[in-house]
Amino acid sequence: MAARKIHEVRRADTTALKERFRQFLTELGMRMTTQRDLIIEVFFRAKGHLNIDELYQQIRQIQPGTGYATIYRTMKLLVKCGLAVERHFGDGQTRYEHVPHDTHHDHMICLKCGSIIEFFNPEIERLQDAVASQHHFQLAHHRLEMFGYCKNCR
Amino acid sequence: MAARKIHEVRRADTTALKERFRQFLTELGMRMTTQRDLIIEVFFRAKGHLNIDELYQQIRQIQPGTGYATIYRTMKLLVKCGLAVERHFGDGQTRYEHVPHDTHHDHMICLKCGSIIEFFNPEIERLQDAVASQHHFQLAHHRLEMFGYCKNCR
DNA sequence: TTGTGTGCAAACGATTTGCAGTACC
DNA sequence: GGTACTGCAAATCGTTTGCACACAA
Repeated sequence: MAARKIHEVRRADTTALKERFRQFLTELGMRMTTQRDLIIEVFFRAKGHLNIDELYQQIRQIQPGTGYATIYRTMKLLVKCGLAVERHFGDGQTRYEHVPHDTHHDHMICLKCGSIIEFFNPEIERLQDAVASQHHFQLAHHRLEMFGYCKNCR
Repeated sequence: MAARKIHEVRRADTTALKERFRQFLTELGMRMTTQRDLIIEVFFRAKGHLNIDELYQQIRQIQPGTGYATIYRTMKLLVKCGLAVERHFGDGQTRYEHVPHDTHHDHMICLKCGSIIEFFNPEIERLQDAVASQHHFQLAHHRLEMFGYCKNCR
């Protein structure tokens, strides 16, 4: 029951993402294709940071004819569309990560009008983890508050 | 007078950095060389994020015989030594930035013993600036506190 | 039907590496 | 004096691109 629910939520998410991508493509006079559809499917079903080769391997199991170039080209589009982010560790390869839509977020606080802008930056999150582990620190939670002046008050 | 003082501080800094690097090399059974010395000199005198080619151009003006490979190899060593950090923007090139030793820092706080670890992560700082400007937010200051368990308490 | 997308292979460009000579310690 | 370092050029490897054919709109 619970598993089924999760599955449904997942499916819905992927569909919405595809719709958003299709819209993005249309605006640029581009087309949705079976390859792009499949790449989104595989990318968003997978966990963690995938490099092109990992995507390629998984995609070739479903559509053996797919080429590297298509995956490269599609991932660039997903980044441009805002559905994925590039990540560089130190191994010379580009890795891709979902843009998460989690509940956790940090805050920007306007010193003049007091308005609060919520944001979430996966790269900052990752770096916090990295810093913690460098110091052998077991991270429980964190708080990042950025103070300044919002668009209207600056 | 003030300028002179700054100059002295700068010189002292570079010397200290070289000493630190020499020590690092010695520990690994490696040697300081005129090339490495010069690369440090140029790198730490320069501002901002330099790519290999920019370093190469500057270094060739002083020591025309220097090769690309040496610069690549030395910058990797500086990173390993903790004096430089790699930075990837999106242009396919690696850029290098000094590890700053500023006064600003953030905190990790142990929930058990209350000990505080200060840290400074230039990448987090940069990302905060990026997030702020994405939201047209003029950043004044920030506070990053990470809570968890220190090495001894975890 | 009309482009736009794809797969392939070749091209590209940043980085690494093998090697013979050089220079630190 | 022995060994690590350098410069050069070739090799490597991730990524991009040109082109002829395929397919979405």
